[in-house]
Amino acid sequence: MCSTIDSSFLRGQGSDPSEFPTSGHQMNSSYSTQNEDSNSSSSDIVVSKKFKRSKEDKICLVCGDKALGYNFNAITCESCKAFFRRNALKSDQPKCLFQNDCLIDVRTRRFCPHCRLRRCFEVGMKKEMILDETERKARMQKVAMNRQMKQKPSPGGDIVIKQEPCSIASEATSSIPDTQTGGEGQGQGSVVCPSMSFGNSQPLVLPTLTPETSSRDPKMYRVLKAEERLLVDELTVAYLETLGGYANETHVNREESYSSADELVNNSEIAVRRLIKFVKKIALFRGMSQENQVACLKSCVLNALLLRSVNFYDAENDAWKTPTGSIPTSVLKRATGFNDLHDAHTSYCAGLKKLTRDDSHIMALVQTITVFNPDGQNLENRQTISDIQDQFIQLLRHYLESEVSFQHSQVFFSNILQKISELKGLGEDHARILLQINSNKIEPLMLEILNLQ
DNA sequence: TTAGCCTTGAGT
DNA sequence: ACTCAAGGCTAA
Repeated sequence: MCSTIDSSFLRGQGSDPSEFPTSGHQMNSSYSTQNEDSNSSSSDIVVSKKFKRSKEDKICLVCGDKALGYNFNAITCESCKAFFRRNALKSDQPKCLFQNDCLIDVRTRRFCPHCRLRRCFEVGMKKEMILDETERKARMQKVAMNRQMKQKPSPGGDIVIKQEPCSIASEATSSIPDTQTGGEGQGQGSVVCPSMSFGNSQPLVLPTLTPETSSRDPKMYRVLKAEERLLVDELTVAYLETLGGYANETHVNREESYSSADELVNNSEIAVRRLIKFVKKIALFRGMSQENQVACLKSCVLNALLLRSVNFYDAENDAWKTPTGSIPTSVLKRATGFNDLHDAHTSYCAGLKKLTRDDSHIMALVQTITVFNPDGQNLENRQTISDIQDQFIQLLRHYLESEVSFQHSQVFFSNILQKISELKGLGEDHARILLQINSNKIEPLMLEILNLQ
């Protein structure tokens, strides 16, 4: 029934081994250094798994010093790890003063950075695993938030937060393991709009969290409960780490890449992975049965991708931002022929963008509300989904009341709900178009998740 | 700049 | 509770 989704993605198997986590940072220790696409030029350098796993005698593959474990996909010592982190992403690499074959050992490793770095790549170290700016910021924000939460009692005074670090990610046993979403750079796209899956072409700026509510008049503004504040912040971080961000994307996003609609559908796979990563971070999602999770995911996927595309629409130029430049809507119209659909889509994006003013907190909440769609097909327990959705709708309302005052939040809130309900129609229009696409040309995952089989 | 130690989040 | 693998910090 849902073989592709749950076996390949929800169970985290079958993903391209060349993909690496871009923000999970957690390298599975069973991951082999003998990757198919490893940069290793000499297989003798790459030590077998058996050797690597031995408790003692771990040797840095770069310099031979004592190693503690894997660093950026190879067993190395602390110093080579730090060296790689400092140097692998530099564009102007130092040149070797000799024959590009300097001996690298504990004593000589600092003599020639060029050969040391070359050696790092040879043994399989991956620069893709060094967190980029966005990921580092998200990580730091998460750390800061947890630190703050550990120290600070709630504003109400009577509620002591004893929240697990990052509860939305840590609560409940995951029934959806990681999908190894690294390597997302290759060919992102969307159903009919490339930006449904692209990250922002600008460096992601993490939001400044809400100013101290204590400085506001509590008669005019809601003071969020500590757990509400925590949940909003966590959803926002989760959102920025997945749907709201992008990492190391080296796309092939030239206009000619969008010559047909089925290519666009296939290119949406990465966006779907990001969506899966996002929902996995929501404890209430993880608490649902596997069947409900899959059904829930399938019923929200189109709407969620459409919603995400709001981030990438450039209303001024009527174009879609991609990391490699802009693609005008006109190009997409020409490529797909779905003019009305594009008009509806761009109008929706422009409207929502204006409404939310790019507030990541609001977007995170709206995305979450969209995920729990009680109207979806084949849902085992609609009432549960509806109840969960209600909780997030209430959270959105409270958040707005804490941000724009009780007075202004009424209209604001109903306008946002209106946009959420409009999504349904837009999603259905897209779904109709998808049915016209020749399913033979669509990748299995997308067939599965978009119900095109 | 290097390299060692520390903190942290995530997975088991 | 423990391990792993990220990034941060800082003395040398």
